[in-house]
Amino acid sequence: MEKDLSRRERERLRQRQDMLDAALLLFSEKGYHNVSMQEIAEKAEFAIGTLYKFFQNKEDLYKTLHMELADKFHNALTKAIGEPEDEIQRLRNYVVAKGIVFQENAAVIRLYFAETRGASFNIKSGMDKALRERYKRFLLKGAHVFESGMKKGIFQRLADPYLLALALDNLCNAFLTLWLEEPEKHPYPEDPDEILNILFHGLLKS
Amino acid sequence: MEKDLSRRERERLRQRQDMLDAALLLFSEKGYHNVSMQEIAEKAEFAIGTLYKFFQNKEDLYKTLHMELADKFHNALTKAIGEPEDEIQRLRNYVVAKGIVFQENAAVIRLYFAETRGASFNIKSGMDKALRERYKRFLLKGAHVFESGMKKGIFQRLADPYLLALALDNLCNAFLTLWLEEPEKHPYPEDPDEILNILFHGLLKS
DNA sequence: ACAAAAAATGAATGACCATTCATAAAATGA
DNA sequence: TCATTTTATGAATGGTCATTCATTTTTTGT
Repeated sequence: MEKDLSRRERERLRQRQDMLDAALLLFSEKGYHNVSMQEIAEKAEFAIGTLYKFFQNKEDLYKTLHMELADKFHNALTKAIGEPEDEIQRLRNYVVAKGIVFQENAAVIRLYFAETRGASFNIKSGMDKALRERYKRFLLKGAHVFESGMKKGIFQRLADPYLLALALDNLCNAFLTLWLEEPEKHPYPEDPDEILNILFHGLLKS
Repeated sequence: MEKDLSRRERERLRQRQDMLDAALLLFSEKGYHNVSMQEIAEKAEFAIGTLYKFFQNKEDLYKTLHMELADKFHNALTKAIGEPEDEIQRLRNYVVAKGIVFQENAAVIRLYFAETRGASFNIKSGMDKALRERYKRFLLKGAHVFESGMKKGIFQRLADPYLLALALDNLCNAFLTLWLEEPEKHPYPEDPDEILNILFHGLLKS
């Protein structure tokens, strides 16, 4: 019954968690700068001063939140890919685990991915939607390329063409992310086939 | 000589562009909320009131900037993938074009990708670097799986294992992004092989 | 060169919000 | 029950900005 924490300590932890939960909800919805400490306090049903008993300041609150979420994700995925099974199965575990943590934390994800471009403006401006629509239309163009290649028999029907277009775009982004961080170590390939071959040639020796 | 714009109009356009340039530099470096109109005005060497002659308010300035950049990118990529060549070549064009716009606009990119997670906190806190390091280590784990599969002869040496790990992660992200936006239309696949097959089986009929 | 029009300026205004701290409420234990 | 300690409260403070607009400077046309 006692879990080595006193009633009071357990109570404090619950309070703290309530605050973090409220903050997460608000941050992920509106973005860091568009949420006031007042708001967080209200949503968590505490006075604002109480918030400051638990967190030094707003940034501390955010960092804590960010860290806890990152840990949660990281642990789930590390565990999944670390299971002592064969390579293919470990990749499967990873793919599945990633799906699960995402789906279980859909609200959260926006804090990671969509925060700025997402919340701070677009909530008001709605402009972001227009851009997303355009990106969608652009992907459709890519999908047509795959589709048409399939019709001609150049490509196999490996997956939905739209997905393939998205996959290729994200593949490029992956390379570019590496390049952004360490340009000399990970130059973006001169030869586009270095990227395309990942899609073109199967990894499995069949 | 006259390009159908008066001296004055051309002058105004240049001014406007100077303002946008200054804003881009600052936004991409520090994030929207951490840049004041005062700062932008100073960097562009105008009085703050002049800024408001050109842009209704801060959000308008940002949206304009965002829109112009998005247009530039979009046009370059659309053109690349639209050239009347065979499918494979069009994909190549796209991959190359994407590399070029990125590299030509490295400063800009952070406005798109890294803004919040990037600037607003991490500039001060440095926490973000720790997270990125951990992500790197995590990818290395994934890379080991690919590496080990290659050693066993299960996988072909298609690409650098680290890149493959990154590619797989981004592939999952692609699926999850779709799912986030339209969960019913694009469910995350039950079967992980739906994702993995894109890597496992080549698109090309060889 | 001069007056009228256009453009540029930046000090002043008002809102917003993080943070503090004097006070009130609750918990403790004798 | 009551005094003491611990915790919670939210009004008050101070700082930061976005935005405005009365004034100054520059341009234009005569």
